[in-house]
This record gives sequence, C-alpha cells and structure tokens, in this order.
Amino acid sequence: MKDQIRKIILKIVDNLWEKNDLKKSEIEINKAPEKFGDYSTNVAMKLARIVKKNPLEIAEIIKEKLSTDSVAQSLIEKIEVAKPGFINFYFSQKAYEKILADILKQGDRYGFSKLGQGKKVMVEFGQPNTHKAITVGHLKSAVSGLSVVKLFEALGYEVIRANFFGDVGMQVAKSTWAMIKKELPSEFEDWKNDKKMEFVNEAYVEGANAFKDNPQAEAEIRKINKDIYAKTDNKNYQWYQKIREWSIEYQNEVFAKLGIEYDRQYPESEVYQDAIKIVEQHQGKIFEESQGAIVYKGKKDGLHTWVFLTKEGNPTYSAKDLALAVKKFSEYDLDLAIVTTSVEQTDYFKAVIKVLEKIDKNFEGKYKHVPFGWLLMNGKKTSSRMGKTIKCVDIVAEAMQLAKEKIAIDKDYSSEQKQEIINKVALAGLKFLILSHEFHKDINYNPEEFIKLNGFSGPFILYSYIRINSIVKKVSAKGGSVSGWDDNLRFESDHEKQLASALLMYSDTVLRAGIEIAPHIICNYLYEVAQKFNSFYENCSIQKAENEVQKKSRLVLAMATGQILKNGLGLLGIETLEKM
RNA sequence: CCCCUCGUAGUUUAAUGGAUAGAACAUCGGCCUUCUAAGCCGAAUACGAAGGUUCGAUUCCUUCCGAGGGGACCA
Repeated sequence: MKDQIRKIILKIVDNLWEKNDLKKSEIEINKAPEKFGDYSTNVAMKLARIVKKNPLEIAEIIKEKLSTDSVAQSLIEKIEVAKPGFINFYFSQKAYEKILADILKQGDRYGFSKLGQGKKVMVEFGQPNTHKAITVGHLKSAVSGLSVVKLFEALGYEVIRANFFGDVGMQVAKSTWAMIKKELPSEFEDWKNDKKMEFVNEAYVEGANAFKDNPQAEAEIRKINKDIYAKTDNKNYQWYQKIREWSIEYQNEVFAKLGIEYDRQYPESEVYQDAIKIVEQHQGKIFEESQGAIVYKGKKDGLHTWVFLTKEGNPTYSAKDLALAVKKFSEYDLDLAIVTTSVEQTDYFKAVIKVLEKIDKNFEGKYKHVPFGWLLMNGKKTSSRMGKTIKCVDIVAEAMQLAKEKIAIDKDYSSEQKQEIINKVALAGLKFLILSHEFHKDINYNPEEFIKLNGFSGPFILYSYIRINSIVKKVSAKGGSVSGWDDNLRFESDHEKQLASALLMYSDTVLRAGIEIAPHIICNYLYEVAQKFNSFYENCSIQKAENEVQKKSRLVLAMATGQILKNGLGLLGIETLEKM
C-alpha cells in the first residue's frame, strides 16, 4: 500500500517539475502521528529547496493532483496539508477491507516479504561452552538469535540456524580435572543431564580456583588439556568425552525449551586444524610474526593488533572464528552470515571480519557481527542471591515461579494445562523483556519483578490474543458468521479505524524490523496493536452490535487482530495460547 | 593514553533530521449484574552541559561532564 502511494506521488512530482534533482530516497512515506492521519509524506518539504517554492503551496498542488488519481482515490479517504508542509493521508474503507482480507487469507504467512527470496543466510547464536554452566548471557544470545532467525525468514530468506560452541581449551580441562578428583555420589549415573551438569559446573568452579591457587593442580590441568587436544586414550580424555556428551545433550535440552533447534552445530574442536592452516597460508601477506606469535597488525585499518597463533603454535579464538567463517560459506553457499555475540566482542569481530575480507574479496559485506548488550540485575552482572554467575536455568525458573504466583488461572484446567500456561507466560515475559530493548544496549531488570505480566509486556499481548480468541468463539457459537468478509465492511468509530490502521502497518513494520535487525520495533508495534484492540474491545461490543454489517465488520477486525498478534509474536519466538 | 557504546520523567525505556518527545512500572483519581479487570478511561512528572551545521536537531559534528566495554598469546 505504501509502495502504491509512493509510486503515484513520484509520478506526480516528475510530471509537475520535469527537471527536479529530488533524490527518491529522501522522500519518506511514513506512519503519521495518530492525530495527523495514517500515512504522511515529507515530499513537499524536500521539494521546496529545489523548486524554490513554499512547501505548503507545493503540498497543495500535490494534494490536488492526488485527488484526481483513481488508485489513490480508492485507497485514501482524505488528504490534508499541514504546516510546515506535510501531506497526511487517511485510509479509506476499501483499504481496510483489502488489508483485513489479505490478513485472513494469508494467515500465518501474512507479513512475509520477497526481499530475501532465493537468498541464504546463516545466523549463529547461542554459543555456550561445554563442561560448564549455560549462563544468562547465553540465554540472551539464544533469545535474540532466534528472533533474528525469524525476522530473516519473514524477509523471505532461507535461514540456517547455527551454533558454535567451545568444547576445547583450558576451561574444559579445569572441570575435567575436578570431576576426576571429586567423589561422585553413588547414584550419579542415574541422574538426569540437568542435575549432572549442575555437579559439573561446581567442579568447574573448583577446578578454576585450584588452577589459580595450586601449582600442582595447574600442572595437572595443563596435562589434561594436552591429552584432550591429542585425544590421548587415557582416563583424562575418556572423562572429557563423557562430560562433553552430557553437556551437549543438556545444551540441546535447554535450547529446545526456548524453542530453538539448530540446523548445524560447530564444535570448536572441529575448526582447530583449519584455523592453523588458514593462518599459515596467509602468513607474510595478512599475518606477520611478532614476539614469537603470528599476529594481524590492524593499525593501518584502524584496528588493534590481534594474535592469531600463539607462540606455542596454537590458534586463538580469532583464528578459529576465521576458519569457522570460511567453513560456513564453503558448506552452504551463503549470501550472508550473521554472528550475534555480546558487545565486548565488537572490536574483536571487526578484526576477524577485516581479515576475512582480506583473504577473499567475495566475503566483503557478507559477514556481519550483531552485538547485544548485557542482561543486568539491578545494573550488575552478578547476583548474590543466585551465586556468582547467573545461570540460564535459574532465570527461567524464576520467571516460571513469578508466573505461577501472580497469574490467576481458571481452576477448572488440568494440571497439564496449567503448566503449559505458566511455561508460555513465563517465556513470553522473558523473551519480550529481552527483545523489547535495542540489541546493543544493556538491559536492567529488577529481580523482584523482572518479568512483567501487565503493561508493556509479552503476557499482556498473550492476554489480548486470548481475549480475541474467546470472543470469536463465543460469537461464532451464537451463529455469528464471517462469510463474505472480504467486502461490505464498515468501520464508523475511531476505535475501529485506529485498530484497522494499525493492522495495516504490520508489513511495513516487519520489513523495517528485519532490515534493521531490530526486534524491539516488533515489540513496540505489537503493544500498540494490543492496546488499540483492548480499547476497541471496551467500546465496541461485537455481540451487541447494532446491525449485521457492524457485527461482521467487528468480528473480522478482531480475527485479523488475532492473526497479526500471533504472527508478530512468532517473530519474537513467542508461542500463543488459546486460553488461560 | 587510544578506540567503541551509551546518558530521555522517581524507575525501565521509545522516537528512518520533522508536527504538542511516545509508552510502561510506581503514584493519585474513576470504570466489573454487560464478549476473560493480566483490561479500560483520566491526572502528574523527562531530552547530562555548552557550542555548531540546518527552514527544522533527542537524532548529525565539536568540546566538556558522567556510566560501561575493548586495547598480544583469554574470548
């Protein structure tokens, strides 16, 4: 709809002022502030400088021409000119009819665009380490990454979900060392993965402390590290392998609960050899020797110096990330690869990407790092209440506990139904909290109420969706019908019109959120829709509509709203509930 | 010392260079015999400081103040 209006305006402008230097990208057609209509354009103000005329005069001329265009006439009910030179549009009933029909016809596919058609993108997110706990940072990565995946899918891309996890290095040696030393409870083997991993994480902490404080332990841990790299067939390696398996199973369980399944998982150990090779291949050109290590000196590119191979000849993470990048493209023929990590790695990835582009020009612009901020409790990274590092499972458990305490669930539901409601509400709250902030900014939350159940929150949107579901069922049961819903709709009140206008903005919003990789835009949008729906709900009864046309119109509007909320929540990785 | 990010109501935050800076929580005041009150309606409170560019700056540039992150063998 926006494109249609845009085309018409551009044509008018070209006809009126033949030799204008107006840059088309400067012309904006945007959602107008509520009191000024639905869409607005700045074309007259941009034109003013070029044709040397008062923007208000120009706006009037364009308005005049627009009102004689037949396509514009059918979509737009009213055009207004406002100072300093905006042209504002109000949608027509026909426009509403068309959009509602599209939404209901296309259903779950509504809002998908063709922008990325035929293109492949890989999104890497999650990135936990084996042999230790999955932290709140991994949770943030997982939730954010899933949303990036969904946004790219909505843009029409084929998306490959990838995970890169650390399964080698000193941290795994530390916990392996402590696990061997520790006395295991007799029933240990029968424990589920989550309990085992809790135990392993304690071992990791002990191992890390011993490494710091005890030279004997340090030597033993270094030996274990060597055995792991060499795959020596001894107790050390066997233990490492066992813990690795539990870790991976556990990771998959945790991520599955968050709604994440990967298409490709890259263990760090898999790129180890490639990393060495790739650095050696480009030594002298991109890399040089410095103090025994092989480094990339980034000064000429405005970057720091980064070590790629240590003086012992081991690849650092930079080399592994480099090898990983190359591997991704060779395996999947990608058009784009996205890596999400926390912000502290921003400079680091600048260097990795720079080096990647030096290796092959074809990578230019195709590897993108998306940094996200911390999830902070009262502005701090740690929690005294939960122990030093905040674990992913603790956060999820807290959210569930909060949901359980504060939601009033119909007592007639079975315990399974209740559990499902608690799970989904908690995850909706958690995911919405994370995604409603701009990616690169830190999130501060208050542990007492860190997921909100009302106001600007995921549960509020779920609740609105359920209200819709409930009315639609009730009205349909009483013989209300939506047959022939694609024409003869009539919206009289502002509540109806504003809701319909908001629905009309969905596809523009998805497009923008996708291009900018900004799920918070979706959050803001969904909240606006839900609010407008609730206003409509209070003021415009469906059951008590004055006539059949009104009843049908309102029912269709409610149904379309439900579909939009569902689709939008889907982009955030949030599942809907049918009742609660 | 150098580089990056960020400073918006009491708190958490939004605003592709545009219109009266938009919300939520908390606070105060209304609305359930009526489609799920996790809701609706209303009140009050904010752009760190100073310059500059622009018809127009919260947004872009400079300086200062404040917070966080990064800067060779960790990631």
